Amino acid sequence: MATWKKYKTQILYAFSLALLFLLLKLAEYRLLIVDHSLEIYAGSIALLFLLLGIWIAGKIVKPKEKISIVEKERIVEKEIYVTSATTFVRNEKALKDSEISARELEVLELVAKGLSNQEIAAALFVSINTIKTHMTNLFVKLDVTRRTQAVEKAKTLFIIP
Amino acid sequence: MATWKKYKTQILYAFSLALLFLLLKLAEYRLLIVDHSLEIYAGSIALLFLLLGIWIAGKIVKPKEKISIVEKERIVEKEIYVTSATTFVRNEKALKDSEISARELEVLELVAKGLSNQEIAAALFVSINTIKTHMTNLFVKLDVTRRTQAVEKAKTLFIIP
DNA sequence: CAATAAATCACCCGAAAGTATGAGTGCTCT
DNA sequence: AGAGCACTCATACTTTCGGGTGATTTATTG
Repeated sequence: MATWKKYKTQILYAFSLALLFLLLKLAEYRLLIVDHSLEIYAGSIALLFLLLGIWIAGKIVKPKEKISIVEKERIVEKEIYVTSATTFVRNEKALKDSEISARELEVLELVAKGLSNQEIAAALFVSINTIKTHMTNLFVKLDVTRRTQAVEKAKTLFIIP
Repeated sequence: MATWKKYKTQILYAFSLALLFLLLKLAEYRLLIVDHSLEIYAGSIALLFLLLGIWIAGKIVKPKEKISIVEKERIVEKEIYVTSATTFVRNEKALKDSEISARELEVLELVAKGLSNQEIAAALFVSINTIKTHMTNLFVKLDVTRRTQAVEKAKTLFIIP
């Protein structure tokens, strides 16, 4: 499963390539039997492959995802465009530079979810005082004074999604 | 120069495609001595328009932007992918459904920026008590109890960027 | 082994945030 | 003209946050 996802793009390209050849051969085959004019043949190929190109690029660049939303008091599944940039890649450099520790990052992520210190403490099985200490350290390391600012800044630094 | 880097992936794939065609033609040439001029012509057109399609789609879907970052104590310009989804489009339906008023939305946006109630009050030239009222109403309408949650939820609903 | 860093916890205190409730003003729409 | 709504402000009270300070334990590393 992981392998498929990993090489999705490549496989897609390869498949498109195979399809391309197939279509070309098909077009040629029809040309041999019914002698159409060369212009129509070339034009068809041009159009076909133009569309194919757009399709391929679109497919690679814009994977779709299903989400569930509430519409008119009903839960409806809808497909939305999720660009490839949506897959969050943590800025490891920024993380290192900020000197935020692993535990602090955990706390930061929960803060970003909107949890209170008490809730975070419960989630991580530690005292609320510990969370407070982590928060204080985070504020210093992110150079902010409020949790909302911390979340905002961490997001712009791509430390959290 | 920027153009080359911009479409590196696409061009690379296209080049591989061309090479593949070339190899195929070479192989065919060695096996059967037939006139392949038409095939080459069609193949060229196909390739050309495939590339054109990919190029067009890429142009539409993947604008890149330059950002300045600090790397090894030096300011370096880097190109990052900015998907078209980056241009925020407010979910007007969600906004209407939530019944959040214009003023409340203003407050919400400032909260998302990490401002305190006092700062928001100053920014909007109103009393801090007014902001508190707005916040209370926002919490009800967004079905949350904390400002961090409000921001988080509003973002998932695409009410704010 | 000593030094350093991370993670843990505690206590105090003031500031900020959030809750509950009530109320006045101005605009719109029927 | 009255109902409804958005916006405004206030008071009182509770809870949470954030700053300051100090302390212990456990790894890691020079």
